[in-house]
Amino acid sequence: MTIKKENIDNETCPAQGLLKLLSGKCKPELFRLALEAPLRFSSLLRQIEGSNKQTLSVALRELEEVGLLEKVVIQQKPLHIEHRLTEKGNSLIPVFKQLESLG
Amino acid sequence: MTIKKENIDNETCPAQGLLKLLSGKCKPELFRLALEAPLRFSSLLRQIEGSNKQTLSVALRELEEVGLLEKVVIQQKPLHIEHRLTEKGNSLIPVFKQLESLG
DNA sequence: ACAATAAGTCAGAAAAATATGACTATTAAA
DNA sequence: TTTAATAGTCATATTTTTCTGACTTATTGT
Repeated sequence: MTIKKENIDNETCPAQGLLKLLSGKCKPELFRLALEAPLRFSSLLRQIEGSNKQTLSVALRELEEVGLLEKVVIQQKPLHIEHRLTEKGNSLIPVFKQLESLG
Repeated sequence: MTIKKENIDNETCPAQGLLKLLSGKCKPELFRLALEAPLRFSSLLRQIEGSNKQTLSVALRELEEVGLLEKVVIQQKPLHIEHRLTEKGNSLIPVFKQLESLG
């Protein structure tokens, strides 16, 4: 170990973290698409132009980690996985709308 | 020239660009502090923990470029420069508030 | 006159985000 | 039975963002 990286959570600004999280690659698109239908990995890869597995995978995981999306295994044949907005996720929709109305 | 980089503005999502702009280093802090008093470069450098000249300079310039901040040269002695929220900049405050209330 | 403060710019380095291609495991279709 | 689709992971590149330190120009304080 050379130098201990200071990671003592400098959250001066409360909006900072959330904003960073939401602005990552594909994130806004995920919210937009999730309003229309449950998200599926392979469809997203086609729907979101310029996306790729890794980024998408990370985006979904991060949004799930903070409880904005939830992962549901659909036990009907053909069984598959859906990612859906949680209640908390839905609560962010007005923020996106508002941002769109400005811009 | 090897390969022409595709930069054909893939703005699928309207909120995307603005979100990216607002989430950069120091950006949310700038808004928060601008509510209290006009911003001055050297004070910001001290106020915003973990900031640095370059990042701050870029942050201010970017926010000014899109008309969220404006740069004002104060012609009183000692003359100096202030960065203030524009009307458009102020219109974003509710978005920040809303983000803070969630999170 | 000399040092200090304000408000930066610039080039290059380091760190973080994103992309690529190879690979895996399970299920389903031909 | 071989092939294709889904839903990823992993290691490694490449790109973007952020940091560092040296330098600048104008003004002000001692």
